[in-house]
This record gives sequence, C-alpha cells and structure tokens, in this order.
Amino acid sequence: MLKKTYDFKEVEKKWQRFWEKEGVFKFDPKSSKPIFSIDTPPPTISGKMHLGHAFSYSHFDFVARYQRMKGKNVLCPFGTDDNGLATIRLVEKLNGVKGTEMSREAFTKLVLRTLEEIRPKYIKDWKSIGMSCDFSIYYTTINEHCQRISQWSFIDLYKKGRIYRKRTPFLWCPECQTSIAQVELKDEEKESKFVYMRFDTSIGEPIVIATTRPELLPACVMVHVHPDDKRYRKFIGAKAKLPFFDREVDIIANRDVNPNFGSGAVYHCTFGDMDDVEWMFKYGVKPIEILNKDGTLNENAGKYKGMTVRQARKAIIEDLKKEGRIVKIEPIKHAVHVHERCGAEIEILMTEQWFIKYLDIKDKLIEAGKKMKWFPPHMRARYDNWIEGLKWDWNISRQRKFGIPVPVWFCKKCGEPILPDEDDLPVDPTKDKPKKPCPKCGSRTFRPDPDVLDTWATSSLTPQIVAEMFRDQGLYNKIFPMSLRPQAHDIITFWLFNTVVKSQLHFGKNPWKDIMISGWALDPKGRKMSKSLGNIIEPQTIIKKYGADALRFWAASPKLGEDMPYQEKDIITGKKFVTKLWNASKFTTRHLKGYNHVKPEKLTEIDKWMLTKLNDLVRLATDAFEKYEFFKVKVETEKFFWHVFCDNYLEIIKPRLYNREKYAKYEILSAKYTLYTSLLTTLKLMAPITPHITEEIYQSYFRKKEGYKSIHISPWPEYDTSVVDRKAERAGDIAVDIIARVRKFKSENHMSLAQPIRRLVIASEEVRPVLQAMKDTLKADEIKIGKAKGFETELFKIQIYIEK
RNA sequence: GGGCCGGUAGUCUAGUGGUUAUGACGCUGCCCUUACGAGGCAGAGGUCCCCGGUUCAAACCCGGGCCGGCCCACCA
Repeated sequence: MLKKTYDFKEVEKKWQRFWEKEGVFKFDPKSSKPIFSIDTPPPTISGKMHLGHAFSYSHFDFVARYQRMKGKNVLCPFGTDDNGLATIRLVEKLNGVKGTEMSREAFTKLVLRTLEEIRPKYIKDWKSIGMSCDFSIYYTTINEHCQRISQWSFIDLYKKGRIYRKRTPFLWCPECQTSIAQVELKDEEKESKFVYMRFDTSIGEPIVIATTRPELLPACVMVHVHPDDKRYRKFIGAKAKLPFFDREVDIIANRDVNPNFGSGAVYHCTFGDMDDVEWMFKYGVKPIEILNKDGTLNENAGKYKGMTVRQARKAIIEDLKKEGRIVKIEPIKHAVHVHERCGAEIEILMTEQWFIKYLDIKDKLIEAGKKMKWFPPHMRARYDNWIEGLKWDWNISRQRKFGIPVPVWFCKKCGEPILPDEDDLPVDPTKDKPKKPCPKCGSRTFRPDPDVLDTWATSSLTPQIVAEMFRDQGLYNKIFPMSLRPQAHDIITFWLFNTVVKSQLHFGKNPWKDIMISGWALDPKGRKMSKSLGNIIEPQTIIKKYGADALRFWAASPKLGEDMPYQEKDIITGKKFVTKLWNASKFTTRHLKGYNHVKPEKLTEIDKWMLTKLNDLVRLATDAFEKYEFFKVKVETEKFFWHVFCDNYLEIIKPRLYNREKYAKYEILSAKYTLYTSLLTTLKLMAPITPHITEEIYQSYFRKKEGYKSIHISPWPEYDTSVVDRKAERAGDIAVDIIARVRKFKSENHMSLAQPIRRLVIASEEVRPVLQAMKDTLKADEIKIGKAKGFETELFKIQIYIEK
C-alpha cells in the first residue's frame, strides 16, 4: 500500500542508503555482461557542489542508469581532482597559510590532511542528487595510484621522445610563481595607458613609439616599422637610442606591423607578449631578461631594479616626462592575458620547463576527433578549432609546492636527466634518490627536479587511472578505450583535448568511443552563475525544498549540449510530476491488490489502444537514450503518462474497476494487465531520470512480483509487438478526441464531468470497437453510431450530437 | 576578426518542407468527478528576429542582415 502522501525527504535518503548498502551500482568485475565504462569527470574539491555540477552529472547518470537496465555491466567510477591550483587555494584559505612560504613536504602534508577532512562532506553532495556511481571505485588525482600513472606517463613519453626540457620564454604567473599553459590563459578587458614616446635616432630625427608597456624599455631589443610606411622608410637600417640606457637598437622593416595602430612604430621588448617571442626567434635577437619570478624588475633594469611592473611603469613615465620624451598618453581599454585561476596579469619569462611535443601531430589529433562519436555532433568543431589555433607545445611542469613531482633528477656533474624505473613509481625526487649512478658519467650525486606536473597532465589520464585499477583482473582492455566521456563544453580544450593527446601519444588510440557534451546551468536571466554577480543557486537548497528527483527532472529538460536557465517554476514542474506519479500509482496499485500478472488471452480494444501507445513510447525512449537524448525520453514519457495514461486511460477504465460485476471476466483481467504493464513501464522509463520516486513505487508494489532487488537493475522495457494494434489505436485516438469534445460541452454547460448525458450520436464507424468504453467513461445513457450534427471534434473532425 | 550555437505566446521551451505550430509556468472560466486542489476540464494569448531566394508549399532549406551566447585569435 502506498502512503497517502509522498515524503521525498525521507524516501530519497532511504533509497540512497539502500543502493549503497546493497551495492546496486557496483561494477562487477566477474560478470560476463558487456561493460559500459564511463570516464566520470572528477570534480575539483572546492567546497560545495554547484548547480552546474548537479546539472551535467545528472546527464550522464541518466545514461549510466539506462545502460544498467539495458543489461550492461556499468563501470561508473567517482574521482576527485585535487592536485591543482584550485585545491591549493582552498587549502590556503581554510588554514590561513601560504603554500609558497612553506616547505613542499609540510605543505603537501597539510593539503592531504585537509582534503581527508573535507572530502567526505563534498562527495555527499553528489550522493544527494542520486548519482549511481560506484563510489568504491574511487580515486583522487593525488593518490599513489594516480601519481604512479602520471609519472609513468611522463617516463613513457620521455622514452618516446615526446617530452623535452627547454629554457625558453614562456607564460608565467607572477602571483602563483609558476609557469602556466596556453589553455590557462584568459583575456580580460583592462584600462591602460597608451604611451607615445620619442626616441633619438642615428639619422638625427627622432622616432615616436607607442606602447602600453613602457616599463619594458630596458628590455627593448629592436624597433619595427612597416616597410611601406612612408613616415618611417627613412629610419629603416638606422639605430634608435634608448633613453636612460646607453644602448642603441636596430630599426628594421617588419610586415607584421600595423601602420594604422599607435604611432606605427613598435618597440620590440623581451618580452611583452608572445609576438615578441616569435619576433625574437625570427630576427635572432638575444633576449634581455628584466623580470624576476615574482614580477619585480632585476638588475638589467638599472635604476628600476626591485620595482614591481606597476611601480616601474609609473616611474619610467615620470622620467620620460622629465626628459620631455612623452608625446602623448592615451587612455585605452585593451585585452590583457590573465591567469584564469588567480586573475593576475601574466608575464613572459625565460625559464626551464618540460614540454610535451604535439604541434607536429595536429592533423592526427583532428583525425582522431573524427573517429569518436560526438553528442551533439557540432561540439567537435570546438575541438578542431582549438587544435588549429595551437601555437605552443604543452608545458607540463609547474613551479608549485603541491602536486605530483616531476620524476626526474639531474646529474650534478654532467647535467644528464635521470628518470626512475617504472617499478619504483611513484617517486619524489626531493626525497628519493636514483638507484643507479648516472649512465653518462657514472656520478652518484644528483640534483632533484623540484617541479611538479600540471594538474591536466594527470587528469588527462583518467581512462588509464580507472582501467589500471582492474588490470589484475584482466579487464584493462575491456574497460579501455572507455565507452563514454561525459563532460561540459567549457573544458573541451582542456580535459577532453588533453586526454585525447595522451591516449594518442601513448597508445595510438582514442580514449573513448562516445563523447557526450552537456551545456551549462545558467541563472534565471540566462547569465552564467558567478560569485561576483551574486546569482549562485545552490543545488542543496533546491534538494531540500523540492527533492533530488525534481532537480533531476529539471536537468533532463534541455536538448543535449544546450544551456539551461534555472527557473524555480521548472523545478516545481518536476515536483508536480513526482506528486502526480505518486497519486496515479496509489490509485493503480490499489486496484491491483492481489493481482497475478499474466497476460490474458483476450484484450479489449481500448486496452490495445493503450498498449500500442505504450509500446510506441518504449521504442521512442529507447532510440532516444541510445543517442543520449534523454530530454526526449523525459518529455515524451511525461506527456504519455500525464495526458494519455492519467487524463484518459485511467478515466476510461474506472467504470470497469468500480463496477466489476457489470463486465466480463476477461475485460477486468485485460484492464488489470494493461494497468500493471503501463505503470511499470512508465516507472522504468522514468527510473533513470527520477530514480527515487520510481524506486519507492517499485519497491512498494512491484518488487515482490518482479523479483529484482531494485528497479534500477530490472530490465529495460522491450517493444512488445504482440499487443500493438494500429486499428485499435486509431479507434482509441478518435474516442479520446470525442471524449475531449464532450468534456468541452460539459464545461461550456457548467456541468460536472460526473453528470450523465442523455444521448450521444457519433458519425464514425471506426469507434464501434470502443463504443462501450466510451459510453461508460462519458456516463452516457445512450450512445450510438449514426448521422450526427451539432459538434465537431478537434483532431479528427468527427461530427457528434450531444443531448443533455 | 574566425569558428560554433541560438533567436518560436509574458517567461522557459519542443518541433517536422505540407491540416488549425509543442509542452510547461503564468493568466481566464468552469468542475468541488470515490488517485491527485501543488488537482481536473476547458479557454485566451504567437507577422515562429528581419530581408531576399528555392519550392505548388518554408518557422523548417539556401543567401544576406540584425541581436544574443560560448570558444578561439586580437595587435605592440
């Protein structure tokens, strides 16, 4: 017996505990069922789960639950990505410390301890939305297992000649004091000053140079003008004298210069931006390094030594003014590269870093992208677009206190890099020592590489991280390549791309077969949620108020890949659906008490109509799920359930249920069979989307009869051709059309629906098989087929006559 | 500037080359029908962004705009 009202608070918790205790979602390594492996995105532990998480994680949970019901051995692990900057920042904040001021060992200890404390609470958020992950297949990207794989990856790529170390100008964050990668850059519009300054030249006439970075003057190595620029032709080949510095630089012709921008003359400093680096290589000039790692100027900056970039900018402008070298200063707004994690303006510094070489295989990577199935397909364009725009190899070393160590020592004598044996992984070069002497010079003294690997260097290995857990059971090749990578569209260029790179470089294979890309949860006005806008909506608040099923129901609304503005009313719709499902189930199961589910020999026409509709829905929902189009499953099942099953079918069979004595035995059995099948099927179709309510109803009534421990491991409905009857379907459709018209008539005449009508004449032969059902449903004293005039139905344009 | 996506009722959204364009929320009226009032039934509400073209037929296909979003490149 179902209770009068549905208490989601109690029920959702109950089944979440049940699923966990009973291991309903456990991956079974011994099973012979086909494996469906999901490369679950490991969220960064950052305090709380946000709505975007709830949104996109729900999406692939729908898929996981569907595949499980389809009989697959679903491998849906859960990991957390906690070796990156976001984690460092959080730990610093929670403990009131600065990583840069602590020893690597002490800080690492603190991070790990803090993570242990906050992790369970964080993971709880994921459980509370009903994620059907196997939480026992857990990894954190900083644990030993991941360290081993990440360092193995480094060594393997090193051996393959794909990793190199180079001292080169590269992107540097002075705030975090580490190098970063191209993908970590973000553009920000900032107010700045465009300074026009006058340099003396060797031809006597001064040249005016415009720059936003006057503080880089000490690092000026050349002046560039466009060869066709008449104003400057005469300067080409001459030399410019730098103010305050006793140095002259060449003025050269360069077609990259835009004569219409600024003064048309550019001074080339090492390094203002990545173009300067390109020019440096192109023209073979020696860089002048003036920046320290903390963003202050060094001795090469002369009297500006020790100043920060901002201080130096101000001071140099003042000095130029004093010498009368400022022509004008224009305020401008321009895009500045900032570090996407901390927002600090990035600089370019000469440092030694490790790189993964991949610019040479761009074509191969684009080809690899074509070999995976993208859902929705157009998301592949972003992947291609990113690869086409790549300019630099992948910098994977970071100068941070916390992370997976770069597994390298350098020989103190000859400088040779020494890598550990794979069997010894993971290693921390700052603590461990190489086991053998330097193979090149035989020395036994080494210098550890103090750097760590970029977090993406590890998270790009999630398929290996998961598959390796099952290598001992011989399942590696069944899990990898994985069936599905689900993720949101914002990290196609990070996580997705990097994972493909690793998989291709290591194995020459793609990491997955399918890719499912989710959109974003936006605020009610369609804006991104952010702290600064103060428009953050927390999933936990929604769950408390409306329940996880309502939230998931909402998450299933958009087309795959589309963003979804959060509107409370949509959650309420989900809540209403849950209530409706509860009430209809209450009614249905009450009338199925003691019912023994067997298919009767004969079905009534109207029941055939119902079952035909039901089977069409099963087919549609199955096709949709195979294409990851869960929104179609939701929309169509909801429509069917509400309007076909509740509004019409239940009303149609009420007479049979309430006045059994008036009907033949088969008619009652037929009704019960149809009721049972329709409700159970509806529950199953909705189970992936609203897992709690469906489980509650299943457990309360169906479990004893069906036998499966949980609806979520019961079989997905099959299309049953034996009950599909197109003629009955048409008769039923027309009947429903007529019923609607009669209801309208009653509504227009202020009649209660329960109030009988005297006579109904229908001008359609096709409804003859369902005539009795209509008579009972409409409470008509008399019903017949014949010539009729009066009203016309909406859909089929059937003429009918109604007498009050 | 390049790429991709989108522009449908007050709001959010579905949609296929072909009757009267989907559903939800909101709104209006009726019904208090033994599952459900967080309900039921019914109703009002739309030049399907604009301009051209293809077609017997276009919200849908093509071209050109305009607007919004995301990703990328942005200039010293």
